Amino acid sequence: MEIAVLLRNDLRLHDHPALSQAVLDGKILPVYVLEENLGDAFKYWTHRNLETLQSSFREIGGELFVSRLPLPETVRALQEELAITAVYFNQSHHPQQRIRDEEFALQLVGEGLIVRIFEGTMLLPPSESVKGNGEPYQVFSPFYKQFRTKSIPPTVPRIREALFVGCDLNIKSISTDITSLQLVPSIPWTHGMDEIWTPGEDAAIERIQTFIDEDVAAYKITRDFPAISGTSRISPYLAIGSLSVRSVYHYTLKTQPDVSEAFIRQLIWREFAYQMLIHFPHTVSKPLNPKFSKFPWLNNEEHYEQWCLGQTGVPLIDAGMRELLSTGYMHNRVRMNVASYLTKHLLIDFTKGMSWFWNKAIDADFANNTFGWQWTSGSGADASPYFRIFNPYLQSKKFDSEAVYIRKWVPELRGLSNQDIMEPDQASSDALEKAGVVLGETYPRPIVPHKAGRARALLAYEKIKK
DNA sequence: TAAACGTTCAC
DNA sequence: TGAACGTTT
Repeated sequence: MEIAVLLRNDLRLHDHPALSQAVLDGKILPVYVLEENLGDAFKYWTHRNLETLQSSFREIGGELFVSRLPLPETVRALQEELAITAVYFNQSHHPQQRIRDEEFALQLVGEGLIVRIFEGTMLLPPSESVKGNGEPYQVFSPFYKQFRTKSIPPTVPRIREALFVGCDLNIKSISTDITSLQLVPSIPWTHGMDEIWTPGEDAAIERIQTFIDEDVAAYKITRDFPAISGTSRISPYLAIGSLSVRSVYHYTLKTQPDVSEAFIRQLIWREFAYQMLIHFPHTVSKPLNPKFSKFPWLNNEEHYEQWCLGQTGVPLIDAGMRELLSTGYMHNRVRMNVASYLTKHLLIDFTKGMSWFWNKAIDADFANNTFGWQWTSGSGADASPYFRIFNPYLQSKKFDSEAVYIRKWVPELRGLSNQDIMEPDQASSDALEKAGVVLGETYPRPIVPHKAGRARALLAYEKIKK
């Protein structure tokens, strides 16, 4: 049997259910299919991960086939040119892709092709995580509790050898090379990403093993401090699928069963985000809580731009936004703060934040991004109540008490004391002068003072409360 | 995965 | 005066 294995955000040879079954069933043709509307940073990350995946296939005597066509056209062309008789792939949970895939699969089956769909993204297929009455969970704690009682399917072995369908035939009409997909931005802004992130599954596995072996026990405490590398930093690998979440789960519980629950809990938050997207696909653009459709957003364009570029005049917020822009990543503690600041202090629609992160985050994941923004804005499932408004100055004091994170990303304030650097507009003119800071010139004044911003946000919330 | 604000109580 | 705690937003 000649099997096309369609690859998307699952660029790995380890624990790849579709590939692994295909290798047992016949000759394989691994095919990368570019989907539409990927974010800019994620495109670049995809490019780099495709390169490492290509070398992995070459090491075992094969070749990654890169298609220039959309998924249905790709399969059609492979059918005609290479007499493919089967198509295997890991299911996409992107609402539109999933519907298209299911319809197309039915068509192909109707024509006599063998189509097999696997779960390669989630710990459990989403159908298994529903309440007793069949309804989806919308509160995390009970979801987590029942999830933890389930056994997660074991991983499948890494592909080490396979029979490949010869693809050097007359199929230039379909195939292209990685570079021609044009995933690398023409104006380069990716230098900071290159410095921080190593693509590929070997790097991904090394990262998670180091974290689990050395850091997971302290995670519960250290994860809150953005200047410490206390988090796993595996999100970019999970997003492109160069790391399998089941591998992470099993490795963690096998090697550190007694000290890893806080981390496991985060993997289950991811699972929760996916099942919310699956059951409530409208949340990609509309608030989950319908009350929020009447929310009086201000949507000031200039303020939005200041937020995007890290020029709000609030050091912690600016540090985070600059970290994102430079590295494609932002520490989770700071993500919560910048999201709170955008939606509450600035009263800017959470979908604007969603789209900035979609384009700038190297770990852009459709489910996580959607869920996270719904949650922080107060609209989402099990959301923090709207009145949970972060005080960015208090957050700096609690979680970056030595201002190490702020100094790293807001260098123009480095000369200020730990106290002044967190809130430079409250520093004495003497202190500012000594540090070479001129408010409004070398560093902006805050767009909105904290107290006034908080009061304004609460007032806006009153309007949709009924 | 919050913060503000009021009250109480110990100095 | 200021922790400490409970309640409100």
